[in-house]
Amino acid sequence: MRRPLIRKLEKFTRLSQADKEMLVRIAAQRIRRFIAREDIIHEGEKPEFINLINEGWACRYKTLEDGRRQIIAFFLPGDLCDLNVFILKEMDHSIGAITPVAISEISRTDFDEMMIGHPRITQALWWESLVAAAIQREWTVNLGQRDALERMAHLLCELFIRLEAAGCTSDNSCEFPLTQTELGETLGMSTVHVNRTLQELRASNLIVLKDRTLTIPNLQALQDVALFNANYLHLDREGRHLDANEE
Amino acid sequence: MRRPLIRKLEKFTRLSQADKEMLVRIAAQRIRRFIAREDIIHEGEKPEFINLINEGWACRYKTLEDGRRQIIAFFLPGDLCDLNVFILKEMDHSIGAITPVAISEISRTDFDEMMIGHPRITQALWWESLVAAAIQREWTVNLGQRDALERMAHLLCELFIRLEAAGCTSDNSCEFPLTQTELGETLGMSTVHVNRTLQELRASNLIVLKDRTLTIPNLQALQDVALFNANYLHLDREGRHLDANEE
DNA sequence: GCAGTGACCTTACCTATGTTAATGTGGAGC
DNA sequence: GCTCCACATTAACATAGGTAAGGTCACTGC
Repeated sequence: MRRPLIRKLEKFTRLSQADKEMLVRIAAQRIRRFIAREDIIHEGEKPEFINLINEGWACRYKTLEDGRRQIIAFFLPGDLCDLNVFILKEMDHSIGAITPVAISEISRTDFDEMMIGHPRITQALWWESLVAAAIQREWTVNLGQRDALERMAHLLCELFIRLEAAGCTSDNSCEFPLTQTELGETLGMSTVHVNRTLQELRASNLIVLKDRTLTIPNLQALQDVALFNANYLHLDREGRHLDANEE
Repeated sequence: MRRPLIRKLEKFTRLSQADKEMLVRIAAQRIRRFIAREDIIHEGEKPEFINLINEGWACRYKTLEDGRRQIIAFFLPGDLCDLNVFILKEMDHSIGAITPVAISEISRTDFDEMMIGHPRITQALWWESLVAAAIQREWTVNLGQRDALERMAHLLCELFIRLEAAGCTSDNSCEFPLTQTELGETLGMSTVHVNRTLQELRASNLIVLKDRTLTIPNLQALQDVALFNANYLHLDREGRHLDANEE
């Protein structure tokens, strides 16, 4: 069984056996499945749980009154949706499945229990949420400063590297379920232009994208056109604060 | 003395006298001042403190290799920069003063002490950071979906309402120190187009902006052109989770 | 076998916004 | 009063990216 959350958190810190068992236990409780396109939680609802994505892709999105939709974030296997959300009275956006999805709902009490008994997990989860915030910031830069080609290239680099951290790539390929419409809603461009942009990346041999599979023959080359700097993903373990033998 | 943080947190929950004293004490320690345009912390540095803005405006920004700059967030009086940052090894962006700024540096130990002894403050600070994340998401929507006019109008609405929450407005006016260049770097548009857009808002009597002072004669009208919905700022206290008499 | 659907792709045309560069304006220093 | 400088403004022109329309292909249901 794949355990993408554990795999990802270990990019930040080493977890003890007890830590891992705790995470496995949490992830095995309260599992819910959604079909592709189904809403996991909708704007206006009261958030009661932290959602952990076990399998599949989901997204955060927001819709303007006139129907324009913006995808705000992607949730990949091992991603958590908003530590502490239950503090808020209601959701200000929706979360929807892109592919079929399996999530674990983490209750407030389970979360608190984990925070108290497992300082290394606590630390790692804060790291996870700081990285999610950094990703959101990078998206702001992406939308504000990069042109269509750079923007697309940047998104592909980010998703590939995140999937790699969760153990969801093989060699230089990964599953890639997003439609061109969804890419457009993510990057703030029309589907026509998404298509043009993908063609351009293909023509430069920077990507192969076919049958829901993405291959990046030369990641460095793609990063170069994207002005991509992975520092915001904070994936290097050196310099972590809790030592591996502390527990 | 203005205490914008306390004022803002009370939008979320009622604080006890002891809570307020704690916050005043924290804000009085380790004060640093910066002149306009000075960097408070720079990308690549190791974050050691949580910064609290006492006076003035600051911003988060990021620069691409080729010099393009994106402002990612504004910090107004009472805003905190990243709870828990010290978990990260290095900053992935910079924070710079816009006006002259006075900040309080909050150390890890002071922060932990506050977390342990003051559950209502803890709760309120998590709320603060969830709101900051929601603002970042809304900026993603702004850059991705809204056109120049809507985008500008949206930013002005947001800043005005946030300043109001911190007690930094009088009637329907506030200080507004941003230059057109900074607005452009925020909204991903050229200064020329910023200028055109501001002219358009002025011509429609939606704003008066002169001598670093912004007046919004009819906030609802400005919100309407911006497709602005304040729900993401989570400013209404009803439905809070800790009761005022719990402590 | 065929209608219906969703994803992808393409072309032609149009517009919001960028670029460049010139000009205006008000305050700070001398 | 002059010079400098940062900022705002305007105009003329260029272009990235949007819109509208339609076509192909694969798959599903009947």
